Amino acid sequence: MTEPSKKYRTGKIRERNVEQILAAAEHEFVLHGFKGASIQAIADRAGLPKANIHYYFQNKLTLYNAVLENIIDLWNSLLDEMSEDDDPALVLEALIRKKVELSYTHPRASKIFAMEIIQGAPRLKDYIRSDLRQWLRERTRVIDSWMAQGKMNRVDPTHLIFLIWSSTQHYADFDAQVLTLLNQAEYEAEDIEHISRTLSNIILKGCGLKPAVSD
Amino acid sequence: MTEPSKKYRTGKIRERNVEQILAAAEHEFVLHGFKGASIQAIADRAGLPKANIHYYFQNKLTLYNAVLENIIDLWNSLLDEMSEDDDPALVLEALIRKKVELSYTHPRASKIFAMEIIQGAPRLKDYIRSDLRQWLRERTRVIDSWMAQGKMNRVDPTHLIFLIWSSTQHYADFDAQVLTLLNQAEYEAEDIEHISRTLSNIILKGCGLKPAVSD
DNA sequence: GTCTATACATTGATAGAC
DNA sequence: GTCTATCAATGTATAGAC
Repeated sequence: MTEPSKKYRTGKIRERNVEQILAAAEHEFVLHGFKGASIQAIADRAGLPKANIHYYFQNKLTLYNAVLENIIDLWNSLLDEMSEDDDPALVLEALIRKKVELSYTHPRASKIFAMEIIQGAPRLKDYIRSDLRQWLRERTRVIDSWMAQGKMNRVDPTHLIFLIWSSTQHYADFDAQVLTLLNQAEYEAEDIEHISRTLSNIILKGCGLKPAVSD
Repeated sequence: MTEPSKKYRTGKIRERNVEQILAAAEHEFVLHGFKGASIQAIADRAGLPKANIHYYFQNKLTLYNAVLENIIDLWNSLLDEMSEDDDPALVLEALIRKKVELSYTHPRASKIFAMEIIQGAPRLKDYIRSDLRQWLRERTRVIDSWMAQGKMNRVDPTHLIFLIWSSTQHYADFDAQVLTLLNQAEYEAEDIEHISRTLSNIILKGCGLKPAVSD
C-alpha cells in the first residue's frame, strides 16, 4: 500500500465519487433534460470541481449513458417472470403493485426514462427494439394463453400492458401534479397501498378477474 | 394604408411569423426542453434570423410561456362538461375517446405539458392549483354522485380520473416507445379507434359499467 | 419590420500545476 | 487523484444600419 494514511482506499474514493456524480447527474438531468443539464451544476451538486466530472466521465454523453444504464438495470431487475400456469389475478396485481412501489422508491429513474422517450428515445431506441420488445412479447404470449384457457376476458394484451405501465408510472412522472391536486407534500406508505389497490381493482375487474386483495 | 404593395397587410405578417415561431418553438422545446432548446435552432426551424425571434418575444421565457398558454387553451377547450344526470358509461367513454384523439392530433402539446410536470411543474404550479384542481373537483363530485345513485361501482374518483388521464396520454407522450413496440411508423385512424375501445372496455367494465360501443 | 454585427455569459472540455 | 486556469464554441440578448 502506498497511501496508508488516506481516509479511503484508492478504489473506494473513486467508487464514492462516481456514485455522488451519478446521483447529482440524475437530479440535474431530471430538472433540465440531457441538453439543458450543465456539468457545472452537476459538479456543484456533487460537491466537486467541474474538472473532476471529466476525470471520471469522458464527456456529458458518457455520463448520461451511465445514468441510463443504471436505470435500465433497475428496470430489468424488477421485470419479473410470469407463466401460463399462473393465476392472472395474482400476477397482474403483483405487477401493478411492484410498478407503483417503483414509482415511489425510484421516481427520478422513471422520469429520466420518460423524458428520454418523450424526446423521441434517441438513445433508447435500441433498448426498446431489443430488450423491451422481447419482454413485451413474452408477457403478451402468456396473457394470450390465459385468455385461451378462459382464465380472463379477451382484451388486447399489448394495450393491457400499456395500460398497467402508464397508469402506474404516472404516479412517479407526474408526482408534482398528483401531489398538488391531492394537496399533499409527498406520498405516504398508505397512499402507495391505496393507489395499488384502486388500480388493481379497476384493471383486474376490467379483464373479468377478481382481485385477490380487495377493499 | 402605407404599404399597399406588400404581400400581406402589416398585421398579417406579424400573425404569420408569430405562428411560425410558436410552431418551431413547440418542436424544439419537445426535443430539448426549455433550458436545452436554443433560440438559434428555433429561428432556423422558423426560417427567420435569430434577432427576429426577439423582435416578437421579449426573451426565451416569454416565448415558452406563449407556447404553454396555447397548450392550456387547447386543454381547456376540450375539457367537456358532465352532470350527475348523465349516463356514466357514455360520458367516460367520450372522455377517453376525446383524450386519445387529442394524443393523436396534438402530440407535441401533450409532450410539452408532460415534460413541464416531470421537471416539477415550475411554470405550471399555478395552473394546476387553480384551473386543474377546480376541473378535477367538479368531475369527482359528479362521479361521487353517480356512485351514490348506484349507477356504477365505488372507486376512488380522483384516481379513476388519473387512470383515464395517464393511460390516454401515454399514447402521445410515449409514442416513440409505443410505435416502436408495435413496429409501426405512425398511428393510423384505426389504431385510435382500437385504442379508445380497448381502454374504454377495460376501464368502464372495471367500474361496473357496460361499454356503449363494444367490440 | 428585417437582419447583420456584436456584447457578454455560459457551455463542454482540456492543460497542467499541485 | 484534485483543482485552477483557460480554450473555443455556443448561449441569450441587444444595437443599429437598412
